[in-house]
Amino acid sequence: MGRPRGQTRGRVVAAALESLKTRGYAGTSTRAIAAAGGFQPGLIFYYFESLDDLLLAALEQSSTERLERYRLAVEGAGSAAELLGVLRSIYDDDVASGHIRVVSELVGASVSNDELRPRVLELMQPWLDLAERGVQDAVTGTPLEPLVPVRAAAFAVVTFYLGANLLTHLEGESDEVATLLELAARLAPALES
Amino acid sequence: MGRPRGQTRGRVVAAALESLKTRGYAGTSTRAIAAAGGFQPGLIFYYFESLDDLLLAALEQSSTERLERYRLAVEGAGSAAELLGVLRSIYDDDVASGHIRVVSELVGASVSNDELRPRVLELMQPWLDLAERGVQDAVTGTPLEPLVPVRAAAFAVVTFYLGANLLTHLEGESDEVATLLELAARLAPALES
Amino acid sequence: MGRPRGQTRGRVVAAALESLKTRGYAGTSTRAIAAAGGFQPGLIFYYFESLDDLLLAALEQSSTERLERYRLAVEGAGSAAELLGVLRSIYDDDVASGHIRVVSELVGASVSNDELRPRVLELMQPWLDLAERGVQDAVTGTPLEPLVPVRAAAFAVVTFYLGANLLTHLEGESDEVATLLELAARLAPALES
Amino acid sequence: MGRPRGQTRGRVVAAALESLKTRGYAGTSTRAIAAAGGFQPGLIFYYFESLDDLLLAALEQSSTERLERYRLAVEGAGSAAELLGVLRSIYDDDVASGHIRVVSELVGASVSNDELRPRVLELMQPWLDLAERGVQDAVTGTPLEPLVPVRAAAFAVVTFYLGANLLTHLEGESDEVATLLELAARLAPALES
DNA sequence: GATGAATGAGCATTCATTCAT
DNA sequence: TATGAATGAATGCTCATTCAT
Repeated sequence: MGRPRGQTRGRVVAAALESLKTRGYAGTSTRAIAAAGGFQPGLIFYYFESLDDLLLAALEQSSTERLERYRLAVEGAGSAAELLGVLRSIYDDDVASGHIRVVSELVGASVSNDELRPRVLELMQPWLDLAERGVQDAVTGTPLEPLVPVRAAAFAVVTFYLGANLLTHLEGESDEVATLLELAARLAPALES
Repeated sequence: MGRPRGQTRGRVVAAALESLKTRGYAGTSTRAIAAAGGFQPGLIFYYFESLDDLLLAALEQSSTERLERYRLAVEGAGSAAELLGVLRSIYDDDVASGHIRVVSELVGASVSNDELRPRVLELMQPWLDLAERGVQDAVTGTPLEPLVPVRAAAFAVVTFYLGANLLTHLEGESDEVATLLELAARLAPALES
Repeated sequence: MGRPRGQTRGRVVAAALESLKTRGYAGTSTRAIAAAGGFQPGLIFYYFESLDDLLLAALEQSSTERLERYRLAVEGAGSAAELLGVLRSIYDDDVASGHIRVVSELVGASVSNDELRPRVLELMQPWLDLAERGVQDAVTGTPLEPLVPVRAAAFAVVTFYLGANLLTHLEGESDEVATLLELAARLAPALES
Repeated sequence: MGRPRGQTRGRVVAAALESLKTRGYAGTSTRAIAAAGGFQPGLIFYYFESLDDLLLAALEQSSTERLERYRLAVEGAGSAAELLGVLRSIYDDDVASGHIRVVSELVGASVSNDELRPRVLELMQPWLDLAERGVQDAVTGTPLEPLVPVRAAAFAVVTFYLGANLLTHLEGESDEVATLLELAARLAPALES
């Protein structure tokens, strides 16, 4: 009782993330989170209005951290090929850390949850924006520039990313994402000319 | 009540599909299905071992019907551009009929359900095979043939398809899928040369 | 399992009445009712949409039975004095059987419950109607007839009845209601002349 | 925070009254009171041993203020008719100010609460005493004097008052109380002779 | 083949209350 | 004096599933 402000709230979010990673959305009940964090279920409602609110806060935290890393990569990349290479290493990190699972779980759950859906979508918006910038940068000054509809291509990138999350998850271990990113890196120079 | 054999089982599957389309996975309880079909919840367990079993049977039925149409399209297509055109019209049909929603809901749910996941994946396998054949056909005899890893590309196609389902659902109405298929159709001839 | 139709529903209502009588409204939780009736709490929701629905069904049953007895008394009474005498003996019965407590509990609870209030009121309506008839009968043909606003007097009767329920309950044992009914019986002939 | 002694306690009581008036007994949780008063729920337990204690203190305050007004009216009234007229105007005030609701809510709640009941009753005692005095004054020196059992009649008055609170609340807007007080005022002179 | 009664475990949420600070 | 973190028990309700009929 009486811990410093904000610290416990963080513990609750961390426990929610932990539970999402290890038990998935369906297994992440208030009791599961409480057990993961070593507190009472009621504490969740001291800091959040509902379980969904907590889960979205967890997704947002996870998303914000990762977005920053991706943004730096996009901005620092000199060429499309280089960009693709950096993307792949970050993606590997995210799979390893479990962040990918959090996104997958909540995107998956949002499909059939009318309250979750718009709020998950909102958290996906910055990713669409970032993808748009990345596509724009990769295309500007190349012969592809007039051909590519930038927003739609950004949509394709995120779409592929989400789909890959799902399928990777479904297939367990698989190298297809890696293979494809490598293929894209190999094709990139050709397309630019 | 003396109905012909197998007919009632069909009614149960149809009710499950109906419920998946109108209420989503989360809303598809045994009671919801029973209400949709006008029978008692207990009936489900006369024909299926569990609710998941019924839902997978529904997905399989929906999937099998649609797979057939896609297969005919893939086999009948003379060129990549033509193929993409046909794909788009089928995709539109599937969205309209609600079949897409059934896939989305169950793929989404499978993400956080350890029993569902491998069984949904299994039902996705024929789609990967079909996509592989389509990619192979489109690529054979073109300069791309030595460059494209066919299985990985098929993975990309299905990945994109699932991701599009998710995002389309998340965004409500959107034309990005159409825009992208059109773009692909436009780029296809260029890539082939 | 599989008891005859309607019998178990009756058991559930009886358990709710039992609980209202012995534990009051505040103590009548789904678990308390289930314990009283020897079944699982979930059973309540097989027969009723909500706990309130069950409680109102219990009140209605209790109310309907008693209303019939009061109606017969009102219709059979030859004079105001006789009517008051009969009323008192029924009232005593109702106190003894616990029916009074059920009414008191739910009227009391309805005061601060926006969903309960209109539905309890609705169940009180037949009592107002009966009281109106009783007052009308008692007054017709006497010099009081032009003076007494019948509906308002009926309101007074029910009002007094409910108030007496509350106060009797508050005071534990008390003879004031009896005293007052006797007084009224004594005054009645005088007023009529 | 260095406020004058007793002032904060008053704020807590005022917040409890406010909540009882606007949200009723069922809606008056510690959090609701705290929100109404702009303080933390824990503060309640600094000044009161339990929530019930606070609520009873609120009722007592409300009751004491009003009792004084009624007492002056009873003592100043020259005749039964005059008394009834004054009563009605005070009653209207009390309805308008919300004091009536506080009484109704707590009397209603006390019905099913074994700890509340005797304490609410205790707070009703001065009202029975006052009613007794009023009845005595009204009857002394009239032919009714030997007929009326004063204590029982006082009981009837309070009983009617509480019942009217309940029913008025149940019915929403209604003029029956007014109608009845007017009727009583009209009948009073006749009875006295 | 099909019904419908019943179970038992689970759920998110709310509550009065405590207590270190 | 007052805060705000935290508890632990209780609440109404939903669920997939079973099974006698």
